[in-house]
Amino acid sequence: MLRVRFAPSPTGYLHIGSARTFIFNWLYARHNGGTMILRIDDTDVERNTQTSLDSIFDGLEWLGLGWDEQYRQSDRLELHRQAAWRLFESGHAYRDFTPAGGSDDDKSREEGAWLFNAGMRDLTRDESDRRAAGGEPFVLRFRVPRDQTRHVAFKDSVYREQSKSTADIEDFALLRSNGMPTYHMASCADDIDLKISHIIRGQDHLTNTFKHILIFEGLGAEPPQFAHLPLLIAPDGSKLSKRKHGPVVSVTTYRDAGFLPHSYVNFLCLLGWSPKDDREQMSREELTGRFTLEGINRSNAVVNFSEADPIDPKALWLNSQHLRSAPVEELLPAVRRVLEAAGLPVPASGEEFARTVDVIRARFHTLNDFATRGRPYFAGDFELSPESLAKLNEPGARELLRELGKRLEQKAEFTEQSVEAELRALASERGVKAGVLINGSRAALTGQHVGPSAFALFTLLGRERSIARLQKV
RNA sequence: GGCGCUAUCGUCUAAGGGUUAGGACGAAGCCCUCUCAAGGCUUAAAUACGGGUUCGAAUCCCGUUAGCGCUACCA
Repeated sequence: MLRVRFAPSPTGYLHIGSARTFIFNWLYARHNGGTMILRIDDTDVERNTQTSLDSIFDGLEWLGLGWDEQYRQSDRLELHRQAAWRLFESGHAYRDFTPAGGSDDDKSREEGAWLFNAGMRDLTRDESDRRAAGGEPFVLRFRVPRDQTRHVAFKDSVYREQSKSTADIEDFALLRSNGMPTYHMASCADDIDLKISHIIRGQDHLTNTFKHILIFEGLGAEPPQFAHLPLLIAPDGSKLSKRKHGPVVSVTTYRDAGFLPHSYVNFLCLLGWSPKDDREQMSREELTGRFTLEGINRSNAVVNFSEADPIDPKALWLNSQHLRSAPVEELLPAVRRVLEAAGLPVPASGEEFARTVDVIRARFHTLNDFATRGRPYFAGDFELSPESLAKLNEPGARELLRELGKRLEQKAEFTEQSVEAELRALASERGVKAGVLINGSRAALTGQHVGPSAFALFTLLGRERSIARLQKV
């Protein structure tokens, strides 16, 4: 049974890199009919916050992919501690009584002194027990083999064969002096207990994996298959951080910018993974069907944002593609929410609403555009752009538009064809170019000089509103 | 410093010994057109550097450089 997990720690918002890791795990599970597990790695009590946990769930829920099982490490501390002490009993770990925050001067880096604190590793079991019984604080460390150097090796599904000498692996901590398990300990103990078969995570864990292999072996467990993902980085090559790069690193930014969840998922998938053909816009089913670990590449991917524009242009393009190709009905609830949030009235008729959305979405890039550029389609109060004002200020334009309004009032029919016929008739009758009336109409009806076909505008707004807006110029 | 990883247009990527090094975003231009989008066509734009191996290297090997990661009682 294939089982994967996404294990965020609640020390910040949901980072877009984490979101991508979640997505790749999800895709791998779904592609192979496996189980997706969400595990909250909250063993660092100092840094965990409820706010962070909430925002992670917010982000994951927005992505809309879901998961099958959910765990929280803080509920499983006993399991981690037991695993740690099993390592101690079997000689794979020892107590280190060195006071916290020890020396980190350059001298300690020489001659392998950084590998472990001298003396502590060789304490006899009796003395170790005696000092512990005396209440002396200690951290439990993994006893990395030193007698003879050997190579810890594994085959990463993305980075291929990996190997590292034990001479380059320090005696890492398993249990803190406050008794809390460290990330390495808790993570491995849980991966074993939860029967995780594949660990798909960021490349920043690639070198940690050697330590994890040691833990798995020490516990007599078969290590899972590993697949490390290239990292998402900033245009200057540095890693994405909230402090340095601001909101671009948080998935909620894209939600608030009016992205469709799926299009953002699609975008993230294209960073560090390729279906190997030229497909870019893909549905969830297509993504699931095509996703393989072989398609993941090894170099970090730049999220192409700038100070002027925090959104990657390709993400925006992809969003516009999904926006205009999705079935309209699927868009309606999201558009409704955006309009309501902006305090705009939402048309009662679902059909009329759907038609309006369908026509105007072709020019929009985000959901938020419906409330901004789309305002004239839903509300009567809207600004006239300078360009549209210029169209109205063409000689005779206002009078012609009012006349058009008058004539349309008399017309029995009110369709794109009938409006166009009337407009063109008026234009030739007065010897003006039809464009004056066409562009003037668009300006009068929407306050904009750009947008859908002017004739479509009339039917979208309806007879009443159209004529009223023509008369008002 | 030590160890590990990576290097194709500005960005995301394809090609994994033989291609005019392909596609997409973005940029520029043209077509279409009632405007703006969309769409179609076109253009500019890349194998980090130096050595090998080979008839032939973006592709394999070595070195250099650069970037990233780990080197915490963070994850």
